[in-house]
Amino acid sequence: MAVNPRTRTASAGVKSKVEDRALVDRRRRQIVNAAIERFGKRGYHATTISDIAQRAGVSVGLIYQYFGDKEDVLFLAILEVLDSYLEQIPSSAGSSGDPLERFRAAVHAYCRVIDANVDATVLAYRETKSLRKVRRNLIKQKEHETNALIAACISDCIRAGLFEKIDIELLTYQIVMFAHAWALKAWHFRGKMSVGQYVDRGLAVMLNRVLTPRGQRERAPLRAR
Amino acid sequence: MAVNPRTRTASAGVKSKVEDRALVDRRRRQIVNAAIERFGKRGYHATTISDIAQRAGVSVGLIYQYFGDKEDVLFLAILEVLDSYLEQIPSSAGSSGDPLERFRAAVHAYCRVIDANVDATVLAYRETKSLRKVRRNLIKQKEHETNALIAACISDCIRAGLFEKIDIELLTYQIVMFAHAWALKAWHFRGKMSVGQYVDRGLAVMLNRVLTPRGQRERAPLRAR
Amino acid sequence: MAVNPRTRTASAGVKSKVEDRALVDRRRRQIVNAAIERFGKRGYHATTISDIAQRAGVSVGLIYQYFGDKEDVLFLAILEVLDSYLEQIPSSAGSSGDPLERFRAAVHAYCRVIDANVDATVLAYRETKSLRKVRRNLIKQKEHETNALIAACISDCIRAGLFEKIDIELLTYQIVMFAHAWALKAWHFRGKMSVGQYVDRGLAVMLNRVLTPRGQRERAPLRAR
Amino acid sequence: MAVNPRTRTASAGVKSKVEDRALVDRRRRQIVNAAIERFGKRGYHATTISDIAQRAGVSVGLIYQYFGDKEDVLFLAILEVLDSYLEQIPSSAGSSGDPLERFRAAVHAYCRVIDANVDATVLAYRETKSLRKVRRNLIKQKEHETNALIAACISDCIRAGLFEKIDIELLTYQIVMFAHAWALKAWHFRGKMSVGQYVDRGLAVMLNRVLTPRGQRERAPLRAR
DNA sequence: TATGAATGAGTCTTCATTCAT
DNA sequence: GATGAATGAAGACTCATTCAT
Repeated sequence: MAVNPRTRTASAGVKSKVEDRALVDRRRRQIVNAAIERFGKRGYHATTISDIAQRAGVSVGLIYQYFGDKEDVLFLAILEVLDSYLEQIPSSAGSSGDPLERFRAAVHAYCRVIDANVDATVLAYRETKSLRKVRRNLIKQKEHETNALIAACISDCIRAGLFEKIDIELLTYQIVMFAHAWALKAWHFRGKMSVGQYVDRGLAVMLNRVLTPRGQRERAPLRAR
Repeated sequence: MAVNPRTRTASAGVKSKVEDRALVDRRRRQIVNAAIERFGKRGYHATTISDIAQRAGVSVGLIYQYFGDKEDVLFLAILEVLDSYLEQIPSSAGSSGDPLERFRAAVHAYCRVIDANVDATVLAYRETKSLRKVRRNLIKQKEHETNALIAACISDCIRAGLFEKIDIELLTYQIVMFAHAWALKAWHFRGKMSVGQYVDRGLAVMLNRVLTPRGQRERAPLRAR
Repeated sequence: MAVNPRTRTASAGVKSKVEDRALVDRRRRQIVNAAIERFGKRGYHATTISDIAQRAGVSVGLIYQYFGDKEDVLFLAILEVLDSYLEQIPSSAGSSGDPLERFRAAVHAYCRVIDANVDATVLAYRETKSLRKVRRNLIKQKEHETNALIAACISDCIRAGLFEKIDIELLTYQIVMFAHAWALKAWHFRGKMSVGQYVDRGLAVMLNRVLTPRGQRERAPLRAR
Repeated sequence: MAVNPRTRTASAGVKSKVEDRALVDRRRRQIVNAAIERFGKRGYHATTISDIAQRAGVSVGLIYQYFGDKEDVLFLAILEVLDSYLEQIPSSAGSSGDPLERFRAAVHAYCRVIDANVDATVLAYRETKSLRKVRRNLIKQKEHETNALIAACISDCIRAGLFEKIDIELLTYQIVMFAHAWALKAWHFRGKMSVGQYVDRGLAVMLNRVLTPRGQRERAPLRAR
């Protein structure tokens, strides 16, 4: 996962022994990128600091100049992944005037970002629990922000009369899980279709009705609940 | 997670030093239950064999009488979780003659099972990667079987003219991810609604059309892709 | 330093992973004896757990079954040294009816114990500061108890009219430092004389007057302070 | 501990990468003072070069311009402490014509110096063993010189007929240990009395007889040893 | 000369696994 | 069959020392 040169999230409480802000940013990026790769491939616990150091082409000691401990590395790694979503989705989604177009573009962008970072996405799922609570909450907060991007697109479509007045919260999660599934179930989808096809097929299912008019009628009691 | 007295999946290559089949089953169940609880709560790597032994009320040595190594325990634990889905979904789903009713019941059952085993479900997500490939594949196989239960319900609905002829594969995954989301995003949904409400709201979104007729028309180019 | 088979000071808050009290005592004694030797010879920080394990003829892991961490080992080691004083002084001092005889015997015993454990004594001096405060205080408490043994002998001598009514506190510390000096200044005294001679010469200086009658008279202003 | 501007002991084999003698002296003094403070407070091993650098207000690298390694710093630190005794005792002891007065003044001076440098004194006790043998011997030599100051005072008193012809060596060590005890047992004496009172009470015990005439008679066999 | 970032050997500590009882 | 004490390999982390600037 290529990391944007700009430091997106402030160190978020991770202490460095080096002062020089620019150097800290550069080194952290270098290390975090190596960590994302290793954590993504082998998991947090199975990856050693020495693995990361080797991958990053630095010494073990260096890592401890820029991170307090291994958990710090995981934390910034996950943060980095989520930040990259938050940044790339809007920028790839374009800004078409048509809300439906924007919605579709956003979902495509989301899934493309995930496609480019399957390991990293799985990492965020697997290892967030390895963080202490405060940090776990910060991560959830980030996820919320990403969700909000999608939710906004949905709202816009409703307001424009393109979407029915459906349950935004649920549809948002539907979309989010759909995007994540491309990473979480990569073993199933990869090879069968491209991301683009995946999204198209998914949107077709999600946006059109599944129930036939007949099914519709029988569905009544469900609504009554 | 209560484990069914019957051993559902043969030891699947896990070797035991004890002969007595019945004893092996009993002990393994005892240990696996403790393991699911511990792995679910603290993760695979953070849980020690000693933790599991204590929780199961047995000695450390005993575990090695019934399992070859720690990975074996994880393997049977995850298998157990998936087996319990495979067993409880059909049995709770009922066997209404109406396919739509059966579909709805199945989704409710699925989510209820997951609700009862949130930690275990997350466990399967987090730690499957810690298994060697052969076993990982066995796990995927199991998941396939669960998916097939859902897919069958969908097929039935289509055949009965209650569902449109939609993309079964995608809808199946939609449903599966929806069910898993109840565990994976527990921190979001828990407290906001009950499982029952979650399923009802979810089904409403999934089965009804999202696009308005106007949105429908604009959607055309999407199909063209 | 040979350690008495009886466990003298309860584990004092040091946690063991093994239950069997007798085994714990045996193992701790074995490890603490090795530690006293190594710490005494090379100092606390320069000694590795692996050193101690080797010297004790056990594995590194074993030490951590009986001690929480390295500091625990140091703590019990120092405690052991002080406990051995507290035990051996009275038992070697005899119980002559004559207070002066008992006093002399006690000082001889004290110095003989120290002579037998020079390294251990120096250890207690050097490394007590490496302990956390609570434990440092426990150590001081122990030292107080040893001092009390000497102070009691002095009191008895005064009560019996054999000693002048001098400053008990100061004389006690004089004696204690005298005994410790045999270890702390071993490089000076060793080889020049035996412990016995050291004590005799020391007592002669400490108990008899240094000032001549003429010096006495000039000393007056000092008293006036 | 304020260090005298004059470098008292030649570098004693400690190599510097810098030529300028005056600069070397100034830098070393600066660093050694910081080291004495840190070593005294936290011990040699627990103190890092970086700690010392910070305290001295210089960079880590600078220290290695003036010292070969960490042990060099410790060595010069301990030397500095002992040198400061050697210098301050005579200068504070005054030069009264009366030997007894000079003796008393010397003991007072000794204890006052130690009182001003309790941590440093304890440092010399704790960490001398961390030096290689050659240096340890140099340290002992220094201590000898200090002891000689006291011994000379005693000799003078004897020659002047103010002291009995007692065991000079033993009394010297008595005095030395008495002075050191003010640092080594600071936790006991501090708060109970001032240094001045400590010395007065100590001298009273050390110089006057402890044994009563009756005790004197019973003491006979002791002499016989 | 002075700096402080970089290095990596060395330590403590944990924990899966074994095996004598 | 069951126990739990013993083992030791492996990994996180520290810090003295170097060296390019």
